[in-house]
Amino acid sequence: MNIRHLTFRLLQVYVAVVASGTVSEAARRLHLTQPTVSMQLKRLGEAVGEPLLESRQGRLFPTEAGSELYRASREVLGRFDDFDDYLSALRGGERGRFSIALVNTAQYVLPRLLGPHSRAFPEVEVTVHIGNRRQMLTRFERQEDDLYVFSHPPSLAHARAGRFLRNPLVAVAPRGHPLAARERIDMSELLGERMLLREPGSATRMLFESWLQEQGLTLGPTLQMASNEAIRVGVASGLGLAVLSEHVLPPEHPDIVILPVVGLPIESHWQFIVRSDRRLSHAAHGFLRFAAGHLHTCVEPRFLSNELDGLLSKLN
Amino acid sequence: MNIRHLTFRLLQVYVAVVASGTVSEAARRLHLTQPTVSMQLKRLGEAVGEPLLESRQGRLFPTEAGSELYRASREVLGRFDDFDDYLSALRGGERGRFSIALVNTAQYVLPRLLGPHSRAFPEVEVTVHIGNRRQMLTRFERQEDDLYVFSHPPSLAHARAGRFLRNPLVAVAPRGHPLAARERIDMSELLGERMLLREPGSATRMLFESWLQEQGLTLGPTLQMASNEAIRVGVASGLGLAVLSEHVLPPEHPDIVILPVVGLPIESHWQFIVRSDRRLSHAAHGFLRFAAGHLHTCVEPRFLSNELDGLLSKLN
DNA sequence: ATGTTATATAGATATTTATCTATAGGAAGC
DNA sequence: GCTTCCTATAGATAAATATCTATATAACAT
Repeated sequence: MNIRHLTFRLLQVYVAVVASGTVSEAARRLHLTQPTVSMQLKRLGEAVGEPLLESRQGRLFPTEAGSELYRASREVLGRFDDFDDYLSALRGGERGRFSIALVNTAQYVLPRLLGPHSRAFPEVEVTVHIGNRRQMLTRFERQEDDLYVFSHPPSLAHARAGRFLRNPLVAVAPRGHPLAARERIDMSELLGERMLLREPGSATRMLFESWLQEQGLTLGPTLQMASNEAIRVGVASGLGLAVLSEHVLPPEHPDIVILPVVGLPIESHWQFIVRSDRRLSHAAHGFLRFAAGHLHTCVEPRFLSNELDGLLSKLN
Repeated sequence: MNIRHLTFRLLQVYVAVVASGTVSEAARRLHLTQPTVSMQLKRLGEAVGEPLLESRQGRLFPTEAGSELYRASREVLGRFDDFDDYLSALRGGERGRFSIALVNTAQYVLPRLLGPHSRAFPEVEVTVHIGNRRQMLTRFERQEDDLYVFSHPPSLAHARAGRFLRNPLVAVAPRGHPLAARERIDMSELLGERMLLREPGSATRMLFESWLQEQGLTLGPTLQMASNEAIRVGVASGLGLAVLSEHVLPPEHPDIVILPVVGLPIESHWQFIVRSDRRLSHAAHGFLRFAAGHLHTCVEPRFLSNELDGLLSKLN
């Protein structure tokens, strides 16, 4: 059998003929003329190299080889129907996979979106990468992920961004700290205290430092810890003060207080970033749609800042 | 996805590309040029309506949709490989079906061939029809079977024939019959006896009657029985005499003797008949080959008369 | 026998396909 | 930055395919 000239169309026609038992009827069903179907059958028979049909009592019946071809054709066409279904699911964002890269701090919030999404779309596989801003920038350069979450986007030359959440940075001190009782504090008053800082490359540190620079201030003694958690616990235990994303604090934080420093909180927004030079996977697109629609049910209203519809409209 | 323009060839090319990871390498393997393969990929991608491959680290990797297409393609191509195997088996006569029509008398012998054949080719389904000559002629006219066994072929206009077995007709009497002791009997001496005859339409009867006519003889009293078995038992019980195929007698037949009538046995030969205006099924062809090769191990040498090679050569 | 219906063949044509060579564009390696 | 290997595009062409209309042939039913 010569498979080279075998077309799916040919199999469709053949199946129609076997199913209807006559060439003419099959032609009607396929919206073709009878000679067309006859020709196709002839070609198919030649490709197979074996008679496929024989007429008895005015109907066409498949020969031995013809029956097997019919079976094979049905299976094969069915397989491609399945493939078609698979494609629709992919396109609808109901299945597939995407990967998302988060700066550390965002990991306190993103699960609130990812959880409901994966419950709604259990067939979608999500890979989450977490690291500090610098590491995420590298991933972005290398185009390693479908989605990125930054508070300050990288150069937007190859990217589109959409804000979705406020990310205020606040100054924190241990409960009972002398400044904790004050109603209004000037940042300069904190500079004598030891400050706990994230590592260079962290977005939180970058934001804090550029804010300090704007204010013309310089830090006193510091201690560097490459983890928000470590810093939070450090502050609680009196190791020093810190400027942290408010999201890092648990809902109840009896051992930590937010200091009413003038000029704080430093306002920033997390945003979803997608590369504009890379086709966004259907699954990632589906997640963005999901986020746009469900964000308000997943996060506290005071952090809400949903500009994802704008991003989505740019993606279509 | 548009299945209309999907070719098996296209899938083969696609599979080669995914398997080798580069277009150029696939082109080499397929003995095509690289642009050809690129074009095919492009067409395939358009038919599917979704990007199929993406290049990372200098190799091409299938996308989500591409992976599924790869799976589907492998399955589908595999299914048609199986179909190909099926075809070879059909063509080799190793599987399939055929039907064979036998005149009554041949049923004593044909199982000796059909048994070993079906042991050698268990996947071949055989249908056997048995009846008298007239009934078999009707089946022949209607082209109802692949093979026919006659002693005298019908008009050979639409048929090819090949002898394979002697079928001598002998006169039989019950042991102890007055003529049973004689060394030489003239047929005319039997005419007073009651003769047991098969029904009109039987080949045995036809042969016997035309032989009688040649000899210018006319039968005396007769009794008609539409079965060789009934006649054999009738003769054994003294109901009369008969002229029967020697094959009808069991190897040991203590209650029946063959009379040495001058001019007997009437020599005839069974032959396989195939219609020349109808394609012989591979399975039937395979059976004829089997018969040609194994006949000598299946029947007693004295009956052997194998001219099937001549028939086979005419069929190729 | 004689219409009727189904199938096959012939002739025609626009479209598509397979395939090449030549060349341009890109990415990876040194 | 240059070279090399890979891929994509363009241009060209012979072949094949899909499809039609018109007609011949075969099979069936009355």
